[in-house]
Amino acid sequence: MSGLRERQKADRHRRIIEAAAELFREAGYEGAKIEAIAAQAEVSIGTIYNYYQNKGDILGAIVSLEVNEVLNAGRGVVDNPPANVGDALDTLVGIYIEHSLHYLSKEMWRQAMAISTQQPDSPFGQAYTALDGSLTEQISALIARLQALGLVRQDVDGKALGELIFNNMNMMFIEFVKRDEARIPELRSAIRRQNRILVTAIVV
Amino acid sequence: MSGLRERQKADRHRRIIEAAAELFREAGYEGAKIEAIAAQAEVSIGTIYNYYQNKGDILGAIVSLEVNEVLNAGRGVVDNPPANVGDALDTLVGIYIEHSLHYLSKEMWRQAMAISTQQPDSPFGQAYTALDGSLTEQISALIARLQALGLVRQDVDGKALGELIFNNMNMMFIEFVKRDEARIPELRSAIRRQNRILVTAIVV
DNA sequence: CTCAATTTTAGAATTGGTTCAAGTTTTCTC
DNA sequence: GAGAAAACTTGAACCAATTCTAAAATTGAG
Repeated sequence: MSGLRERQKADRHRRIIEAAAELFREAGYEGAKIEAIAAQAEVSIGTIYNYYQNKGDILGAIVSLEVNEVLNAGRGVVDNPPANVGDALDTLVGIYIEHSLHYLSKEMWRQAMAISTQQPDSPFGQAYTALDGSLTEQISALIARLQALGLVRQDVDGKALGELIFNNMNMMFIEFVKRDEARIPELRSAIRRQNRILVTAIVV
Repeated sequence: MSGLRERQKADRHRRIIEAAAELFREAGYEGAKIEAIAAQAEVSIGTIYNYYQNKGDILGAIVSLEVNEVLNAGRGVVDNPPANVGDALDTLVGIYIEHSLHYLSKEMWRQAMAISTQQPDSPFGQAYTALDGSLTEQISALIARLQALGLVRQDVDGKALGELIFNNMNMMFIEFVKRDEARIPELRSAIRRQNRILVTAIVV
């Protein structure tokens, strides 16, 4: 089943994503006109809408790639966490945050977040919510791992704690991308300060 | 300085907000055409753009009214909190959540949140961030009050704790408005469960 | 009352995302 | 390898927000 059509389709997908990623970064999300993306990808406007429901979904595809990389990177920390609860959390949070601005600009994040709340039932909206869920689960998995290692009390509600940590971090990240002048080190130390309260509550 | 002109201006503001609020609720944000809002408010399209920079700012003005009401309602709890830390938090959270859907539909919230992240520097974007800040401060004020009453440990970092609680609640609220079928009781109990972890960490 | 400044108005023009009817290309069948 | 069906591509047309323009209305000062 890998006829010409399949190959061309995959190739067009790739070209559209690459063109969009480049233009989004250069001109910003709004500045990157569909017409320009189509021209750069060497397809017609109609083809773009054949592949993606709307402009937001193109950005969504790019964001998904990015977040999946972050999830992969996080796996390393969960498998082999620092032997200190605070450091373990900080390391995982650090990976999420540092990675996140590697391919996506703050402006792209703002748009992506906005679209995911605006159209929660669109393909991207659902994918974004699922990605948030995966990140939350990964944090919960870290908690579980730390419990298994005897570093966190057994009676801690891991699921609720994972949600709490993710929700707080995510909200901080949202505020962070809203302010262009905000810097990563300050973001991380603010989150560390907030998590400290939790850490004291859960260490054995 | 309260000439006829001033009064008429205030009146047009009010008519625009009322018309928009009604149409947003009836037809949804996108469904409410500027033309229709103008007609219902008995002003011209140009006048609307003279009063508000764009459609989002109209929604922003409505949201601001709403959140300020919520802040007022919250003041009562801060001044006179239940004598149990968990209940105190739950009561305040409850007021925020229950009030929030009084005038604004979930769809209006989604749009408002999206716009505030999309355009953080617009008048509404800044106002929204400021409102979030006020809510956070109010939660911190409650913590301080509980400390003063001897219900919360003195060495607790009230500011960080307030942020943590607000960020988590806000994120939960965002997810809540993203799903039309989500219900308030479940939202509140999920937040209660998350806050329980914090409560155990901070009660004397 | 009159005039100048300000505001409102209607509507035309612009803009950019999205849709759609018509035309092409690829695949399948014999 | 010819013809038909299916899938895909195309770009012109559509729609609603926003901007712009020139005329009309309103107000406050003198």
